[in-house]
Formats: sequence, structure tokens, C-alpha cells
Amino acid sequence: MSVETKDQILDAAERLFAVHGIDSVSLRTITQEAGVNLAAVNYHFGSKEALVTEVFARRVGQVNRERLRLLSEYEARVGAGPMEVEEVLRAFLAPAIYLSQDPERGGMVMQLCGRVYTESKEYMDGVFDELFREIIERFGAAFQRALPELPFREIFWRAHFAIGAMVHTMRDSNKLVRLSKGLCDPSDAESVIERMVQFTAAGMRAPLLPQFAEPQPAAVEAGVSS
Amino acid sequence: MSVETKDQILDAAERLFAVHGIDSVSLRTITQEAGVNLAAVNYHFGSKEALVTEVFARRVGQVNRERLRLLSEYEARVGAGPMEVEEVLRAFLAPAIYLSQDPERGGMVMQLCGRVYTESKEYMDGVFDELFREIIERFGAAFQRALPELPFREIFWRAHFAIGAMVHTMRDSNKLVRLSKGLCDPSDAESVIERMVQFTAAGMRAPLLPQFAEPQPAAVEAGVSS
DNA sequence: GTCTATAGGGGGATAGAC
DNA sequence: GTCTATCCCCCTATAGAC
Repeated sequence: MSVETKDQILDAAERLFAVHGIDSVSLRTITQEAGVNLAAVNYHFGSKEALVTEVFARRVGQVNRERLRLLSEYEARVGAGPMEVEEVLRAFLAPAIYLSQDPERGGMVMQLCGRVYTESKEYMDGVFDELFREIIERFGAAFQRALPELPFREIFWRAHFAIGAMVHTMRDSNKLVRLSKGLCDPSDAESVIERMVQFTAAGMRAPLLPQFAEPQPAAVEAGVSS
Repeated sequence: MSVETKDQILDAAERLFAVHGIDSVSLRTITQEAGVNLAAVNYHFGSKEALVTEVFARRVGQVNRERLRLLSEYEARVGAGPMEVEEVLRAFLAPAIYLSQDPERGGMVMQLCGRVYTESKEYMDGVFDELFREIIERFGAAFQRALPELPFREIFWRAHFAIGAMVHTMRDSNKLVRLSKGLCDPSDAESVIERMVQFTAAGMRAPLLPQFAEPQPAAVEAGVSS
């Protein structure tokens, strides 16, 4: 059936991209790994670029839906009360890291998701923006609510740093193990998530440096001077 | 002169790798950009892999020497006194970020250095380890001294997260500008460094979660029970 | 939908003249 | 040290039979 072939190609491509990177993997290798014919890629996807985009969109879409589900769940739980930045971060970070425990994929997905961010091509910018539009809106608002005193620009910067910590861990766990001579073990997703939440939450809460404070609104200054 | 040709190739390769990535850039493109003959690459470097390794080693070596210089300077300044984690982080982060102000390279180096970490190939593992051996030793000790209550494993994890924030910023400043719709401006290296030091220092100082505490050494337990 | 065969281009590396 | 010319490989994409 056609759906099977398409999925076999997607699965094989995902596996190979995760290990070797995008540019290094040829359609020949993918179709061989998938056990399908070379021409099937162009029949089902049209081009290698389109295949790459679908591989990434499939997994990122899945992760982002789970992120939004967790955030909605937390929003329902706190109601109108205050938000904890740890919980917002956990909703964002856990779905990506947690996939590494998927027994069917043996830790490959973590690397794959890391590559989504670091190797995304220009031709994917449109898809990428669309996949993250709602994420940015919803999580931006949640961070703003958890850290009301922080200018939005600083929230964006700090979220960017947090994403960097996440992506780097997803991509380069091999390097971490090697450089730490085995001291750090990234194979236990839950403890990775806890460490990451702890680190990034502290970073998000860091005091605001005066040079990055918002300029005072005119109304406030007027009130002081009058 | 031969040195000129070699450097022209290195410069052109660095510039092209920074923009397009390693696998996407051919030797033909590099030699064309450098204004030298195609065969010159194999004459001077032996292979594309060797060229790639030299491009990266040249820049990383330069950054790492500056890191060690700044750390030594700070160590001399504090003498036997306590160390501030901010200063250790600044010595590590600033040299990489600061290069983006190099007027001769117009911000390309930030991307290039980002790729050094995220696209380093297996064949570079040996060179990579050698380039970072002294960095890990010296900065590991400095962090341990600044955060004496933290188990070394946690220092390693947190430094890994900090490196992730750095690398992500170096590589993907375009995406940050685009997704933030211009709100975040990574072109001012000094304010990027300050934000990054602030974020990562807070993360490094985060309280130790009980499940990650070191098991008590036997001598201490013996002392308590006796 | 799936295959074979091939077009058509670009890649890294090298031999050998200068 | 530098060039030209070329070998031989692998790539994506597609035409056309089944």
C-alpha cells in the first residue's frame, strides 16, 4: 500500500538523518534502508527537499502538539493563579527530551530533533515559522505571566538560551559522554529534563540588568514630575 | 608564495562554511572564491577532510588561547580569594562571541564557530578533543572553585547547557531575529555576552536538587556514626 | 504504484606538463 | 608550486515499461 511505502521512507530518512546529518544522506541510502525503490521518493514526495521538510515537520509537529497540550493542562490547573516558570519550561522541554525513551527509536529522535533546529535549511524557513507560530504565541504569553517584571525582549533572549541548552543536549549527547569521560549519562530522559528545567529556570529568573530595563512609559514619568 | 595561497584557501573555506555548512560547499566553490586552482587544495592540504579540520582548528585554537589567557588573568587577579562564576563564564564565552565584531569578517565567525560544535565530524573527534583538553581541565577546576558545593558531574552538565546557549546564539542569530520579528538584536556582541553571562551564571548557581547530590563519602559517614 | 534504465550534472582526487 | 585535463565515483531526477 502507498501509505506504508511513504512511511517506510519517512522512517528510514529520519533514522539516517539523525545519525549522519541531512546533506550526507542520499536518496539511494534512504530507499535502500527503507527497502523500497529509488524512484519511490520522487513519486511520493517530489524531491529530496520536500522529503526533508516532511521528515522534520512530522516530528516537530508531534512534539509541538504535546507541548501545547501540556501547557493547556497546566494553565487549567493554575486557573487565574500565578504561574511557575519551571512548569512552563517543563511543558516546553519535556516532550522533546522525553522521546528519547521511545523504545522503538532507541534514542535517535533526540539527535534528529536537535538537527531540526541546527540544520534547518532556508527552504524550510516557511514551514519552520508555521510550525512554531502558535508555540511562540502561547509560550511567550506563559513566560510573560510567570515573569511579569521582565521585558518581553529579555524573555525572548532567555528562552533562546534555554532552547540552545535543549538543542545542544539533544544533538551532542555523544560529545558530552566522551568529553566527560562517562561522568554524565544523558540516557535517562527524566533526570536530563530535571537538570535542564532547574538550569533554565534559574537563568530565566536571573535579575534584570539595569541596561536592559524597559524605558519608563511616559505616563509614569509624567506622574513623577507633576 | 605558498603561504598566501594556503591562507586564501583557508579564508575562503571559512567564509563559505560559515554561510552554507560544510557538506554543501565543494572544493570547486572554495578554490573559485579563493581565486586559486582546484588542485591547490589537494596539494596544500591533501584532502577536503584535512582542509575542514584545519579551518576549524585554526579558529578554535585562536578562541581557546584567548579563553585561557583571560582565565589566567582572572586567576592572577583573585589570587587565593574566592572566584566568581560570572567571571569564569565571561572568560569562556566572550572570546567566541566577541569575534563577531571583527570588522574583517563581518559577523561570519560567529556562525562558523557555531558550526564547529554542531557539525564537527567524526574524523575531527581527535582534533576536537585535543583542542579542548586544556580548556576542560582549566575551566573545570575554575568552576569547581567558584561552586565548591556542587558535584563535578553537575558542573559538567551545567557547563554543557551554558555551551548550548552559546553555540545556539552563535549559529542561529538569523532565526532569533526572524522569530522575534526584530525585537532581539544579536549584532551588539557586548550586550549578547552580558545577557549570556547573566543567564548562565544563574543556571550554574541553581540550587542542587537532592537526587543529584553526591553520595556521602565513607569517611564522613563513619565520622557521623562513630 | 512500482520497477529498470538512464539522463545529466557535480563531486573529490590525481597524473603529468610547465 | 601551479596549471590543465581527466578519471571515476555518486548524486538527483525522470522517462517509460510493467
